[in-house]
Amino acid sequence: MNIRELARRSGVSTATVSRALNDRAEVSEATRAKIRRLASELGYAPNEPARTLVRRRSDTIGLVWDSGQEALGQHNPFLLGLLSAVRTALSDADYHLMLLTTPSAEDQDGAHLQAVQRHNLEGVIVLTTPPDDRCLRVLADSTVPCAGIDTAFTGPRTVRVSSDNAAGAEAAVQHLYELGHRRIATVTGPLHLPPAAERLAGYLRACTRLGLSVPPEYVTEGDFFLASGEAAGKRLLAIPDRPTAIFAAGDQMAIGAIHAAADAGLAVPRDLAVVGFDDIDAAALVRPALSTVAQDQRGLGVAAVEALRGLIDATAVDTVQAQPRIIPTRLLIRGSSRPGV
Amino acid sequence: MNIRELARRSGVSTATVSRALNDRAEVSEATRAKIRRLASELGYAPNEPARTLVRRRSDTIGLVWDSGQEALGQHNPFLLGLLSAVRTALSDADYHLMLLTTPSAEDQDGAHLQAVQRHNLEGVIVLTTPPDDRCLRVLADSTVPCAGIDTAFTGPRTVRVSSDNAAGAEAAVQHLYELGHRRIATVTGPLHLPPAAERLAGYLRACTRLGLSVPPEYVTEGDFFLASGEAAGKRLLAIPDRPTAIFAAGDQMAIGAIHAAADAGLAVPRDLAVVGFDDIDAAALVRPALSTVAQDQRGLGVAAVEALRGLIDATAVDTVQAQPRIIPTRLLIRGSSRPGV
DNA sequence: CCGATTGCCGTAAACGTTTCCGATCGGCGG
DNA sequence: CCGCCGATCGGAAACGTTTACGGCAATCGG
Repeated sequence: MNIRELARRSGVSTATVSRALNDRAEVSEATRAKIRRLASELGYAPNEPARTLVRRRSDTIGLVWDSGQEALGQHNPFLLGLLSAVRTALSDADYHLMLLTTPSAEDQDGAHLQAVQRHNLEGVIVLTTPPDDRCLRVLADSTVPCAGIDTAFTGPRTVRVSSDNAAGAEAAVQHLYELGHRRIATVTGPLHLPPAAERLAGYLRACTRLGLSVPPEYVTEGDFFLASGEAAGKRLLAIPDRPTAIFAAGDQMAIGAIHAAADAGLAVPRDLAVVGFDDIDAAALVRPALSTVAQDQRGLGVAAVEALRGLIDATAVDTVQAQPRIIPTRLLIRGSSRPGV
Repeated sequence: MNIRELARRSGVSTATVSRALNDRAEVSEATRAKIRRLASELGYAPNEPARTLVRRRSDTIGLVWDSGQEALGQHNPFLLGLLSAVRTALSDADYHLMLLTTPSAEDQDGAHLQAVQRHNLEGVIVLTTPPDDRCLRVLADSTVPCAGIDTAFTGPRTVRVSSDNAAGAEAAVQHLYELGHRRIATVTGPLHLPPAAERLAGYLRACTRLGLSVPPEYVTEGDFFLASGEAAGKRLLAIPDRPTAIFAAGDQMAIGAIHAAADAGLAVPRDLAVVGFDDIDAAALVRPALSTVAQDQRGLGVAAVEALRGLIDATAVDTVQAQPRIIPTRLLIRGSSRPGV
């Protein structure tokens, strides 16, 4: 069932059918209705490859995540939510979605760029990928519109959307302060990653604003994984003037810190309050449940497609570097910080 | 840069270029090499829409997951791993991947089927979706090749791949038996879901094989979520002749059972051993770490694309109902069952 | 030496759309 | 009545590939 067949049965030309189904004006309401009815009766669906061939646009955008190595478990937990959010946001905007795969081979740089031009993709959304991906560099350096969620790369037509890491961290510290804590330590992520650095900055800003002293040993670095949080907790709790609260830049590390407290015979939150970041699934499952700074996955998703559409529709003229979109976070207060919950 | 341009620069016809790049035999090695070199120099990439238009196949398969409502948290945790596995398996088989979206509107049944014929998709992989999805029913009833991972629906060209739920449950019970437990209870998932039913069957089979008595109150139903596991645990521990071990058909419920034990003043695993199912991320983060039956996500992924390719390549003749593919599981022994870990 | 075969390549027709360019027709003002 | 205009439609040319078909050498067997 193609457009010619449908045209024949409707007694009109293919041009008219096309116009009718695409809501063009130069068609009478009567014939439009007749064609519509016949189309749905016959189960006609236009052939997208043919459409993109002639229109030279595919209404499809590409999605890349996870860049080869699956490691970097920091993101993994909410990647799925992000993916889901992006998917629905895109389909609401009448875009199709194609998943791109980063090749394992070395010589395959430009694979993403190739995929984009092969399929006439109109843009690409990148999820939480480390910035040192060569395949991605090629893409970002090209003129392909790119929106990166929670990732850091720049390029001619690139926009970054991320959570307000600094403000989130600040809110966490503020929360601990209001609970009465004055000795608040932090365990950070790898500081070369922008989110980790921003969360540390927020922590520091809050401390100075609240007049809290931050001895250098109160700031210790982790790698976003469980074990590093446990080790960091052990270090922090061994300090003579030990902190009464810990803000961890990631939930896994926060849970690790709680383990360290348990090993030291300390009760959470009575002897030590802990706040994490991300709100991974496990945060609600551990005991005590983890207070954490939740990212707005849906918000990130819709902001990304919105920003991407901006880049796509932009005329070549106004290629001022697109402003990054910052999405607010939400503090989730649970048992690991507030007593009696 | 299209094939005509490349042909012009190579001094041959477009037919020859096409043959050269598609590894057809009727081209001399010399010209093939020249064309290859020129193509990569000029950054030529064939236009896929045009190819699919004329070849009438797209080398693309569709992926649908999560069927509208995001609920059913049972799967959520390892859905991401599954997705990743499917993606790499497909790209290894030189397929492209398109994400399908289930529409929110009611009248949009057949949306998936429409998408398939619009884009010339050659098959669809369905991830962990409840069988009562109308949009999916339409798809399964059609002649579109479908592979469903961990889901139950049948249709003319449909194949099911799932973990060996029964054997996994059996192994879990066996493990508890070997640790000396004789009073082993279970908390199941919603029994209308095939995985839940199969896990219960495995539990029962193991018990009869090992000569364990199963009082009816030892079998209690949950909904795969945390709270239901906690409630189930509370019920089980209130039994006069209370079980010393619990096999839960899902990790969240297992963790809930552990919470119930803690509330009852029981130590895990000393007073109560717990084994879960799925190996979600949180399983390794809780304390004690959760023993669980891990699903082989990668195995499920490759089996699904393999099965799907089988369906695609099958001539219309041999449409004997495809055999379901059963993927073995792996028992992960951690602190919640074995003391001293 | 001749007909048939083989290897290599070009011409052109598809594939299913969209859209430019006209054509037709009725109505309208002058 | 004439010319013009707007509304509605059809014809046909694209879009970038693949592939059936045919052609032209060179080779080969006899």
